[in-house]
Amino acid sequence: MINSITVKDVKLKLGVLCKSKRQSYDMSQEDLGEAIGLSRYTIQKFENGKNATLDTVLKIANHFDLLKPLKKGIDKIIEDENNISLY
Amino acid sequence: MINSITVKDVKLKLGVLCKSKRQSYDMSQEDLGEAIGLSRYTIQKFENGKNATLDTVLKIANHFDLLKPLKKGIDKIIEDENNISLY
DNA sequence: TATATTTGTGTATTATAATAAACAAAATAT
DNA sequence: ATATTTTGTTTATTATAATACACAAATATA
Repeated sequence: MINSITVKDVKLKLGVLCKSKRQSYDMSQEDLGEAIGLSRYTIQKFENGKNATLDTVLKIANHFDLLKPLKKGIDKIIEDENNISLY
Repeated sequence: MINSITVKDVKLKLGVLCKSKRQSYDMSQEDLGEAIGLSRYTIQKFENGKNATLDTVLKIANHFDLLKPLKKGIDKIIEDENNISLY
């Protein structure tokens, strides 16, 4: 597969999503950082695809109400794993 | 909402998912760490809900072929954001 | 255009995730 | 039951994410 998705791709995509969500809330990087107790620089780096901690990512996701969708995604993967042997 | 999902909940759930996936592949924590260039201790901590880096999480996800589903989830969120104004 | 705001980038410092090694406790296998 | 493997936990060290500045570049606003 020459067109497989990479870790780097996902990090970049997460950054873009953060930026998009943030702008839809009319917040600056400063605003977002302040709202969730992170520095603007941490937001800045994350939005540009740099590495971050899970806490940082989940705090951001939480602020944009994405924790429940994420949980559902995880649950779906767990379900898939349990049901694969039934076919 | 007294029953809202927390950052900690998601970290725990991700750890459980990692353990479940790993066991379905018949791998020890050592095996998994070795396979993706991480120490056993890093796997150990992640599976028990401790904080980790995005790189660590995505390397694990990648090893279990969860990067594409994750990408799709992100894309769905982006789509939802773009379409919300149409209703 | 000028002003204000936001974003990108740099440097130094601090906090903490990741590593490595060892050992005990649990779980599995023989 | 014993041996083997796996997991949980500790300590010390290293790598790096996060912070706090400052300042220039880019965007948006008046």
